[in-house]
Amino acid sequence: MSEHILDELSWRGLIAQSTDLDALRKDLDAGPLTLYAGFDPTAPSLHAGNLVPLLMLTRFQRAGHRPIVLAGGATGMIGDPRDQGERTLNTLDTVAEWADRIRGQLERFVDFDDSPTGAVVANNLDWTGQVPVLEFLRDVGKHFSINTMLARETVKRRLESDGMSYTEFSYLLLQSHDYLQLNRAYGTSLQVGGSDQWGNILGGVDLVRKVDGRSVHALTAPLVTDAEGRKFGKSTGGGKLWLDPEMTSPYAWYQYFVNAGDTDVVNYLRLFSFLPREEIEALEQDTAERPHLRAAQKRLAEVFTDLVHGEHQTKQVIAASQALFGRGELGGLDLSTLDGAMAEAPIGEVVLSDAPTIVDLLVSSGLAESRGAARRTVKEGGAYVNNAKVADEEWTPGKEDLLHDKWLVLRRGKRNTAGVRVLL
RNA sequence: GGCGGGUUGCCCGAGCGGCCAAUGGGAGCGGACUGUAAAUCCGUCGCGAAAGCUACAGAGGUUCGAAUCCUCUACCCGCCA
Repeated sequence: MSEHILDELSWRGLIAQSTDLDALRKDLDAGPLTLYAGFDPTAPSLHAGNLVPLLMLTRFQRAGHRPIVLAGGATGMIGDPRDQGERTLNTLDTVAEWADRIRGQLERFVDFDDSPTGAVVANNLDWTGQVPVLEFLRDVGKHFSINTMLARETVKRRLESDGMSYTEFSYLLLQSHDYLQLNRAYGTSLQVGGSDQWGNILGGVDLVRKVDGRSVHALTAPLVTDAEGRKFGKSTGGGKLWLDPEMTSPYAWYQYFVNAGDTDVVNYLRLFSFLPREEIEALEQDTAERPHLRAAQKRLAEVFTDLVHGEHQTKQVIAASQALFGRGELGGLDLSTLDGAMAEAPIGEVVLSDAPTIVDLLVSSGLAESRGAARRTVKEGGAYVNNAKVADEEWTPGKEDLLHDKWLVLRRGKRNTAGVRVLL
């Protein structure tokens, strides 16, 4: 008999808050339990942070339970209150489109089959969209105490700063109502989510008990932060790490995790991978004893890229990373390896007879946002062509600089590389 | 509906007629150290080679000159109804 799912979640550090864990354990042991997590379409794609609760569903499914992935087509139209202030509403079309795209992403992380543990996909717009407002206010609203709602942390902070609309204030009711509906339709008796969802989840637990007299569970995972307590995904050059390969390339995804800090990498392995405890502990030891090898970072980047982008893509980006960051002379790379690496990296294109300068190259490859920024990079000593530093802003590549007569490998700083395809 | 306050660069936030492309902090970026790590230190941080251009919610206006004053519009907030 393998380890109990709750014990696994516990050593992975995936349990932040919960209702009665012993009661939950009993229910889990009694047979397949149905659980859900919801994902609001606040962007056209899920991001890395969303994967913690999503993978939690996967973990439960592997442990013999039935996951429901919920796309928040309805809740996404309202907006969960956040500290930064009132959200701007997106149009119905936008929300619908995003919900659709997110649903597609959600489906990839759970298995669908006819067994009792086969996953279910739902969209809360399906039951919320039709509810008459009077019915909602009487049947759902009546069970919520304004006093309690006002006491919630986010609400309190918002009331102290820029206030909150009734729309966002109502969010709790919608999410709670989801839990009630999913409990009735599927017997769902556990909702998981990030710890920022704790209040919303408890709202559902209370509602199910008040309305139907049933006792259901809640479980949250900690929000992912780095060792500094900063929100996860901040150090990506600004943006979030999106699952959509058009928004964050698999190469960039891999590079982000291969660069994870020593103090974060083991934690990320626990949260984002399915690696067994022994392997993670071995990697933890490696990090402590031989940090410069960065074995844990490499493993993390590999398995996490595999999980999100698939085995094929992962092989490509690993090969590309090795080629571009390897010790060896770039000139020693054979053409197909180089072509493969260039296919993964950001890429630019110039014509040799135009006599492009290093500044042109940096801009064309996207390594620099503007000519001014490119010039600055050169001035600061951060520009490299084929691993050789270029300090002269007027430097122009010659035919002899081309690798296999068509490529230049550009680098800005230590870890940003790109390719430039040179047309003669 | 009435009265008052607000909207500044990626974020926070100063500026309240010229010296403002706009103080400060954070983030970001480059360098040193190292391990494609962290911390630290140094530098940098609208676009442009420059002239100059674009920017302080949007549109007009006053002025030699506006982020700063006026008018209207949009959005946000507070109090009153």
